[in-house]
Amino acid sequence: MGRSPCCDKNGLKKGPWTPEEDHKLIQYIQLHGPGNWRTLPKNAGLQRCGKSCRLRWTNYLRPDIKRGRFSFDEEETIIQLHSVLGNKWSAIAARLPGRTDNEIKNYWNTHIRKRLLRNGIDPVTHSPRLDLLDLSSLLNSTQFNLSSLLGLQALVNPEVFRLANALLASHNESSPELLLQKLQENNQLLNSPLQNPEGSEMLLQKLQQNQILNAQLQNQPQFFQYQNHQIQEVPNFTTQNVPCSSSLSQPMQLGHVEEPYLMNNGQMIPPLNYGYCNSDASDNSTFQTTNNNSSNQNISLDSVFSTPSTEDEKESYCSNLMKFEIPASLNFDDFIM
DNA sequence: AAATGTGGCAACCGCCTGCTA
DNA sequence: TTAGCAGGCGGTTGCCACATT
Repeated sequence: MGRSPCCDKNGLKKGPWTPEEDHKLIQYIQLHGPGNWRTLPKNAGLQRCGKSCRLRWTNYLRPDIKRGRFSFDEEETIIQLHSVLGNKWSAIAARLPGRTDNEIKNYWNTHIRKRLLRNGIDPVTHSPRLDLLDLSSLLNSTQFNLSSLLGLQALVNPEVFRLANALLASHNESSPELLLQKLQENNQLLNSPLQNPEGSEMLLQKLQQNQILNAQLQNQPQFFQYQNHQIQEVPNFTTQNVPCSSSLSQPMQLGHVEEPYLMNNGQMIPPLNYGYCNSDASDNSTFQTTNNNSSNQNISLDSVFSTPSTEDEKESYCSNLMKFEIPASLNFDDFIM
């Protein structure tokens, strides 16, 4: 059936709301309460569509709306919830008191999304994307070294780091073309929508192929080279031991899969697509490192990089969310020149 | 100082869902 | 069962302020 317009649009005003209109709407809702949006504009003396009134009220005029910058905690919550819920902005907003879906959506698109991309994270799947780091140019370069990777982004996702490492190994040894092809397949897989036209069986098959590829990558000897320094063999990075405050751990998620909420001390915890840590200010700039002997070692970023400004702190926030493990055998002194 | 580019955000559009008669 | 409707949602647009050239 055809859907009739919510109201007669002839003669109705569009565009930004004036203070007078806001006043009329607020007064009417204070008297009669929200609802009946179709009849509300007429009763309130507004030349507006009912939808427009509802949107104005829910997104801007509602008294319980929180204004101003998003806090670190809010930002972290949004990222975590988005990894589980996807673009369900209303569902995300329901877990952030005082924030509207529209506000969260805008904030995601203008701030968080870009930040994730800069960190080599696909903002749709929350999975690492090597192509975001322009690895083809790295592969084509005869002298790929860690500095170029660090130059792109000092704080990259662990899976990106690991895959880049494996790529280097393969580049030194045999067939980079094959690996590049596999990585492209990997990225296609990561980008494929939930309703994959190839069907779930094909999707599963691709996932298995991908797991095999990852296993092959992890079994290869791993080398890093930094400028003219000695090549160091380093253990494989893993994602299994990333969580900080939660006992929850999962391997990397491939593609977008609906996951149930997990509860931890009454707190909802999303699946971990990459390493999440609590936004505890006390460990804001701390890398957690692990070698194969499971001896953990914390390295303060303050001792590695320059003291962050306020804006830098903000910028590094997502990096903190993507806290990852660095093998203890990696010598950070080599990185500071 | 003017022109142009860019980012942020409020608002709109069209589709979907659930309720009701 | 179905048509009509209200409300909700996500994607997109367009305006405005600020930055850059």
